[in-house]
Amino acid sequence: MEDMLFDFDQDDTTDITLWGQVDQNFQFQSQVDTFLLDYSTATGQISPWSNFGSQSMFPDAQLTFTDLDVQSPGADVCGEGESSSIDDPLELTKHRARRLVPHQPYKVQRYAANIRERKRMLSINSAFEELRCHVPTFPYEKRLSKIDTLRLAIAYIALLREILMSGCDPKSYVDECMKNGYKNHTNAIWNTSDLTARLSWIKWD
DNA sequence: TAGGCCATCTGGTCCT
DNA sequence: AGGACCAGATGGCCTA
Repeated sequence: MEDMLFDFDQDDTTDITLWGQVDQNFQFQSQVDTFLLDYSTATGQISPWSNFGSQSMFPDAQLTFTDLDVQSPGADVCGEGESSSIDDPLELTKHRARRLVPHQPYKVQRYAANIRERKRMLSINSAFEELRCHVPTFPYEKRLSKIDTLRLAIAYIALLREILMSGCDPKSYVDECMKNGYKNHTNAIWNTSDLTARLSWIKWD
């Protein structure tokens, strides 16, 4: 018997670029998921393998997923020294996808849940990206982590509220903070210099 | 090399 | 029942 591997990467173009990096894993994974979800939508099945042994989408294919019989999908992600034998990220993702395809009913449900969870996390991450665009950062600053994004946003909102309450001109308020120190009443991790220095880059007019 | 950050998988819980 | 949400576990990548 032989493992079956679907070639989803016929289009080699890399159309997902984030912070200067092309995430081939993400691209391939998205293709896999899109394929599976589209198929489930069209046929009512969660995956082409969900009716394993009867009306398979690929009736001639002999599928072997012996790894899954022994380990959970999560546990097998880096099983049997794969990380040392596969260097190419795209090949690694293909390898994982091949090994993660379930055929038992529970595993099919679990696999579908994993896809939904990934999509949910993607939506959360896109919200973080949006939030990063709204918090003050230095032009040369590296990408904020999620936790730093949240903390900076909290501090930023607190400062904006104080500016509103003060009725002062925003720029002069920030200048004053730079000179005298920002009287931060919140417990935000981001301190005076962190926030006001960033705000000094903002064009207020 | 250790630590931080992240993606992913997973099982439990809650909600519709 | 199935999906959404959540938190823990795990492993990979990157940087100081």
